[in-house]
Order: sequence, then C-alpha cells, then structure tokens
Amino acid sequence: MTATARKSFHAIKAEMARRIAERVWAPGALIPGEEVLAVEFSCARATVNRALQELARGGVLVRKRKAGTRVALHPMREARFVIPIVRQEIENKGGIYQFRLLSNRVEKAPLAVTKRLGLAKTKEMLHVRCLHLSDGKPYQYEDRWVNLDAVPSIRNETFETVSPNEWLVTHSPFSQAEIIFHADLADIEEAEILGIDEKESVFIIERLTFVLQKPITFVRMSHPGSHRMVTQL
Amino acid sequence: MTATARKSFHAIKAEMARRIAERVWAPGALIPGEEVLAVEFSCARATVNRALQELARGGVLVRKRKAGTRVALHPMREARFVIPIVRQEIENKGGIYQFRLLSNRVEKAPLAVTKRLGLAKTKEMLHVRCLHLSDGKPYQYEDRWVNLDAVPSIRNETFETVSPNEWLVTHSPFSQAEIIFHADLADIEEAEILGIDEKESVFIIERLTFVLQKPITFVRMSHPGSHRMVTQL
DNA sequence: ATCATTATTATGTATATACATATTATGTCA
DNA sequence: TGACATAATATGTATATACATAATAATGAT
Repeated sequence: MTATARKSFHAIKAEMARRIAERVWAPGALIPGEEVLAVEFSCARATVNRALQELARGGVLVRKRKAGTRVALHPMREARFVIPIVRQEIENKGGIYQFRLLSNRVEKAPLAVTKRLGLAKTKEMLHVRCLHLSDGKPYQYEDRWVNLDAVPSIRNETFETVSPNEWLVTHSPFSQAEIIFHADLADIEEAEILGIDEKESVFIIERLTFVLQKPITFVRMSHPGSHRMVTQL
Repeated sequence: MTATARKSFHAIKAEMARRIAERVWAPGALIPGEEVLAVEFSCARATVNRALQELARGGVLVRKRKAGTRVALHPMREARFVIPIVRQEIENKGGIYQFRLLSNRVEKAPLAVTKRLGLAKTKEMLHVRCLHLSDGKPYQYEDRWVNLDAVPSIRNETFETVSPNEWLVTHSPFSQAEIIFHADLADIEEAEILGIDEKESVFIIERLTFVLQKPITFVRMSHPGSHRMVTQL
C-alpha cells in the first residue's frame, strides 16, 4: 500500500483478517484500539471502525465497550447461506425446472402442525402438496400448510402456473422464520413421489414463517438423500 | 418519534422493514433515494445509507448505483447460522459433553479425500476418528483427515484431553471453508458407533477448510437422523 | 438507426468532529 | 473490607462534507 493511496475499509479488513489468520493477532488476544489502528493505517477512526465491525459480525472478533476488541477465542464463525426459491436453485444449476401440483385443499391441520405454529388445536388450513422437478427428475417434494387467516386470498389460487412457494413469496412477505434441517427415512408415499426406494434416506428442510408473530405457513421439503446443500464461508 | 429525538439507523431500519413487510413498499418497487429519505426521517444521508445497506445485506432490498434501491422481488433471504464447536453445541443445550478417541494414525488418504482437497493423489495424512457424546449418548461421529504439511505440529498430539476439532480451532485458523449437508444411510460401522440400527438415516455435515488456498482438513461429521439443526432468521 | 462518447445521477466510501453509551477502574465513605 | 458513587475510556453512532464509482441517460458522429 502506498502512503498516498486512499485506504478502503475493505483493504483494512483484509489486512486484519490476514493478521488473525496468520496469528499475528492470536486467539483471545486484545488488539489495539481504534484510534491506534487508525494511525497505523493512516485513515479515519470511522474507517477502522467499519472494518472491525464487519469482522465482529463475522464472528472473528469480539468487541466490548471500554473493554476493547479481541480475537474470538472460539471462532464460532457464522455461515451465511441463501435459501433460494427451488426454481432458481434448479435453474442456477443449469437444470430445466418443472413442478407438479399433487393436491390442494382446505382441511383440518394435524396437531403437529398447529402446535408448532402456535395455533388453536383444531384449525382448517390450506394443505398444498407438490413436486418440483429438475430435468424431469424429482428434485424436491413440498408439503405445505398455510394459515388462511393470515393469507385469505390464497384460497382462490389454483397453483396451475405458479408454485405455492413463489405465490407466497410474492404475495405474503415474512418477518421471521425458523428453519430446521435433518435426515429421515422416506416413507412409502414420499419414496413413490420422489422416485426412490422406500427406506432410502431423505434430506429434510422444514420452514416456519411468521409476520409480526402471526403464523403464515409450515412447509416440509424433502430431497433424495443424494442431494447436497453446499455453502461457502 | 418526536422531532427532536436523535434518529438512530436502527429505528429507521425498523421503519423501513415495516414498510416492506406491510407492502407500503411493494416487492419490485423502487423506493425513494437516500437524500429524499434523509429529509423524510430528518437525519443525515449516511444514517439512511447504513439502514439501507443493512437491509440490502439481509436480502430485503436490492441496491444498484444510479439505478436506485428496490424491494427484492424474490427475497432470497440469507439464513445465517453459527457453526459452533460440538462441545459448545452440546453444553448450550444443557448436556454433559464427553468425547472418545476411536483412532489416530498417519495413513494414506483415500482418493475421495485428496481429490476434494486438491492434493496429490497419494498422500500420507493424519486420520483421526472420534465420537462426541451428550449425556453419555452418541451425538456426533467425526471422521477427519488432516494435511500434515499444513499443520505439522499436530503429529505429536494425542487428543486425550482435547478433541481434534478444538485443537485445530485453537492451533490452526482457516480463512476459507466449504460446508456440505446431506442425508445418508448409516453403514454398519457408523451405526455401531452411533448406537443406531444399520440402514437408519444419518445427517451428514462435511467440512473442507483452507488457509490461503492451502488445504488443511476434511471432516465428515454424522449425526443420527433424529438430530435437528435449527436456525432462525 | 447504430454506435461510441459524455453527462448525469444514485449509491458507495472516506473524513473530521461531536456526542452517546456501556463497562471498567477508581476513589470515597461507612 | 465492602458498597456505592464517580471518573475514565473504548466502542457506538450521528452529521456535514467531499469525492469515487457504476450504471443509466443523453448526446453526437458516422
């Protein structure tokens, strides 16, 4: 870096990351204060501050007022991954996307669903099941329950051209969500739909969404066990 | 908000999030420019900028120079989850953590491992296998390969008191990682170790770590299928 | 009309300054 | 010694200003 070059917080952040990675700043160690670093990098304190804050958000640093900034002892680094719409996920991989509506009716939701959404024990909800295909092959089976009180207009939707997921994304935003991943064995019906053998493994993603505490939907999405969910950090 | 109250970017961000959630600003719509918003919220443009940037990072807004800021059409919201050390994960849930070293020796790594790490086809690597327990019950089976060139000092470690994961975390930081989730069926050995039936499902997390392009380690961690990985957003 | 050039504009970033706030360190009194 | 008020301090945030940059819109030449 030349002395005259304008210092960007990106460069400073990178340099700090390097120091942490190469243990110039050891885990647990207290690093210099913002003003000192600002002098060292010959930039404004605000610039150092931004670099430090971003690193802290990434879990590499831990900051506390008055106490100062130290290198995280247990770098509980956060992995960030985007949860795309299935169609995009498939198209990004170069596959041809299709989807098939399996069923779509209003019925009494099972207790397991209403309980997790914090709703009354017995409740009529919209139950939509569909299959997403990539290049004609089953990719994801989606089993969804929608709270009609939260999204009444969904009642008249046929889902012939647009999948329930995309419909909800464009018609009902959410402010809060909980996502759960786990593995399971395919039951007979699921195996049939996904085109795999019964008792093969399936990768399950469950999602609960809310707007301002009000429950919107519960989805269970299952992939064949061969599916890989990849994330970088 | 009173007119005299100092406006924080938090409040502004929250207000904007509300407008998006309640569709005052509809998906795909162009929202006012920073200067206009700064006047509306009677604050500095920098403050508006910070709020907007944070929302954009959250995937709720999409910003482009000159083009302006618009509400994301497909809120590909990013889920952020922390990847804690197993011991912390267990202790956070209130369990008692233990771990058992199953094997620890230098041997020729299988091609599947060297290839994914971008190493020479035949290579001697450290192979460590261990089991993490919660309240005495198998929680995670860890099968790890370590590149001795990257971390030579690990050769003399016995892992009698500290798990390989924690050793690496405190002795060898990484700058890059790739994480893969999927489901599989337990093989005989894995089932035996995890205390589950053969052909039950297992939830697999694989992790590859690097420092500055140099491969450090490949780990395959398997949980019984009943394990839940939860994340909020 | 088409293409390359230039102007315009919204966001992106850097800076100095000022004040806010959380937390630790210090000092005082009982 | 201990409890409690007070000072000191590092980070957190707000602001005005200035300039950088990317992308579009306008312009002009061919």
